[in-house]
Amino acid sequence: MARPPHPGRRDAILDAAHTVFARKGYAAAGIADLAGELGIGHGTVYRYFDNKRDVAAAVLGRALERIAEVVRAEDAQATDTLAEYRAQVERIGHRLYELFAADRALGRLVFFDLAAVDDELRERLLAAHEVFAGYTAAYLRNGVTRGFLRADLDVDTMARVINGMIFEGAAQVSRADDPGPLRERWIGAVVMLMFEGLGS
Amino acid sequence: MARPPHPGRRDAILDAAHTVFARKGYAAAGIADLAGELGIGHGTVYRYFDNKRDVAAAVLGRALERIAEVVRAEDAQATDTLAEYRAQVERIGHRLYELFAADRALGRLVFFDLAAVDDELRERLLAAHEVFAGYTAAYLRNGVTRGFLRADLDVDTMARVINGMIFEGAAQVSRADDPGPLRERWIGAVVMLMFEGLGS
Amino acid sequence: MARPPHPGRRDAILDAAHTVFARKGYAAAGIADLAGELGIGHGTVYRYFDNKRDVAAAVLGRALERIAEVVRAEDAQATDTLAEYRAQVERIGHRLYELFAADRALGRLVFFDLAAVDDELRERLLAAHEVFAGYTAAYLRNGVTRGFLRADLDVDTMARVINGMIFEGAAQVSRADDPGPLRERWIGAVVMLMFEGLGS
Amino acid sequence: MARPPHPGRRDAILDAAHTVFARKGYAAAGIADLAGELGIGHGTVYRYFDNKRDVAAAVLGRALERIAEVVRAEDAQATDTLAEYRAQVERIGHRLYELFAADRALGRLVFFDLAAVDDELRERLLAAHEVFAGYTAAYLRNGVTRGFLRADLDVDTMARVINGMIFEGAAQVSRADDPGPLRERWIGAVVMLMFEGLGS
DNA sequence: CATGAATGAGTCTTCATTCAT
DNA sequence: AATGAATGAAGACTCATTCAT
Repeated sequence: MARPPHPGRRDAILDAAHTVFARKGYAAAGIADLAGELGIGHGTVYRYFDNKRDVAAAVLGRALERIAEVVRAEDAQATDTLAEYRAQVERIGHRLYELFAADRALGRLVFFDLAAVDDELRERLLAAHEVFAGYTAAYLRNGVTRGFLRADLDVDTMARVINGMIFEGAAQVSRADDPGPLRERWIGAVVMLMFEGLGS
Repeated sequence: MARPPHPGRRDAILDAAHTVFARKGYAAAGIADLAGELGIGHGTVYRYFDNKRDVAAAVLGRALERIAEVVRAEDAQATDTLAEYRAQVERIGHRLYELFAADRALGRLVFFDLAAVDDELRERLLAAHEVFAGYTAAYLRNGVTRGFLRADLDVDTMARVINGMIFEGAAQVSRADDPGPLRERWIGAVVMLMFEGLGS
Repeated sequence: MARPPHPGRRDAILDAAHTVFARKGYAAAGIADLAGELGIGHGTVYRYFDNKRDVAAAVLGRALERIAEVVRAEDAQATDTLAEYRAQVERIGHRLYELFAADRALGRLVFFDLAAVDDELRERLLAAHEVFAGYTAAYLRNGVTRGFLRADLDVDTMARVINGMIFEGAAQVSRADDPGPLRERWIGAVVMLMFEGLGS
Repeated sequence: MARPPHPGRRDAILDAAHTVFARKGYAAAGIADLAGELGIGHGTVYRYFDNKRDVAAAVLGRALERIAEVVRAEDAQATDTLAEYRAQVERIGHRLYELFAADRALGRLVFFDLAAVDDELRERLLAAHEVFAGYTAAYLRNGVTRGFLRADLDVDTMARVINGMIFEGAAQVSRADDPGPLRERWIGAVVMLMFEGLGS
């Protein structure tokens, strides 16, 4: 493990890696590509990271943290009614939309590239899924406790199902040519399914 | 007369690749691993495929076709009532469960490994997502036409949202230590969300 | 060494090799290319030849024999005067011209490709050069003996020098787009140099 | 600051390739042989050349340049008499002798190995032949203009015929066990043919 | 600290050759 | 005798990593 002698350099490398891994894919991207993106010598990367996989791990960590921030921005305990929960879901949806629309590389990394790097990174990604499922479950459990969600919910499973919808939306946003129109349509569909139902 | 091309040899290689790619990941798996798995010379692989990527492409094609078979097994036009549609969703869910529970490698390939091989393979995977979304949309459109689904559905978006739930379930099944318990819980949650709603 | 079970098959393979080696070069041409040219299985080649190099050796042998035939067509002892020798040189020149103009592959094989196959083939080619030098030397020696060539000729060296001119001409013919015009110009130049001199 | 690119390293590789290609032949020589000859890692070769063929192309370029230097050392316009031209031919002959006698590999590369590498390399070699023919033609044309060579010379054809003699001599020198005796015999024969004639 | 020249392990891929049919 | 499926030795080439400067 290297110390970061040049302040900000480590983050700059991660920024470059974020971009380059998303552009070429992890396997096809070389350390020289990262360094070239920054105009630094490729040996320098090894002063901040042990190896290429270590760079990918840090990129993944940062990416997941940015997603986690969105999820943590709301308080699961703070809702008393279905309407409040619905508003909360909409807010989270909009923030995720902003995140993935503003950084198109993010989705490609999280949904495609980094899971294939190696077993351990895939496990980390899956562990994050579990964490996110835990957050969603907390909302559901709160709703059940407060009585505005049905008592017979399989909270853990439903949390994963709901997250599946949400991340599918994020993936769509990530690869859409123009993600603008997706903003309302995607959130609208999720909210309709969760709070209104499909039936006529 | 020379020996005929070994019948089924191509499929055997694809079977081995399916297993090995899922076990080690595409990048870490070598052609020699595939051949070793079968006890054949690795040059033999090149009699059936142009190169390693070509093997992966064929593995993906087969995997997607197996999923597509499940989706095609039902007829979107065949439902007149919400109850019938619900039953259909349950049947599809069960078949997908069987598929992914019986072949644990399938999910890993489709959800993790093969999308990272190549831009073109990723596009193929995404195109398949579109096809599957088209199927789901057909069910929804039928429901709207027959009047048992609400008229203001954004059919295309909702189809993708629903598929997101379903494939998230498949991914769960693929990596669960014991997928058995997931069978009813996952399908139950999806069906509850689609047909009953979360609210109390 | 294989027996030739199918009459003419061995020669057909050599014809194909002659063409294909000249077209693609020895290294780039595969046994499968030879067989493909003939529409036979490539394993069949091995019933007539031990290996690829053996095919090249036979191709070279045939090529050299065809050149030797031209050289042997004249009798070194048959000339009594400088004019007769000059006529002989012209006849040989025309026959070589016919040979290399009619078979464009011949020159490429003999002057470019086959010498690079391996040491032994190169030695064989050089040995043939020696044989051809021996023929030319015989003419010269005859001329010296009969008194119509200068007595102080270094017969062996001059024979090689003369052959150098002649084979350079053959090489030109082999690669000219239209060898027609070369016929008289090349032979004319050789004959002028040998029998008339450059000086004014 | 990192180590500078090893000065002369590129040339050292070309020297090694010159030797090794001439010793084993281009096809049989591996990049590892070149590197081994120098005691460097074989990856290093690829820092200076794109691929094996590229090395051969550079070896050929250097070889042809060394021959061209000899040819360019004389000035075609500088001769006024047949005797001066004869002296010039003798000087060029001696310099070529020195070149090919001092570097036995040169002839093998230029006359045997490198022409078989590739169509493009063969073309380059032939183009060099044309250039050399152009030089010789310039001498001849000068002689015709000045009146000491016969006016009816087919200058271009004669240039190629003469070069054929000269390069045949160089080839002899390259492969002679002891090239020493060839020095005077070869040049003597060429000069006798060009300036004295065969006739008695 | 930064650099990039050097390294060589690791892999894909080719294709001459074998041999069961 | 003919075939072409199978084989695996061989080698070109890449690129993550090291380390002298």
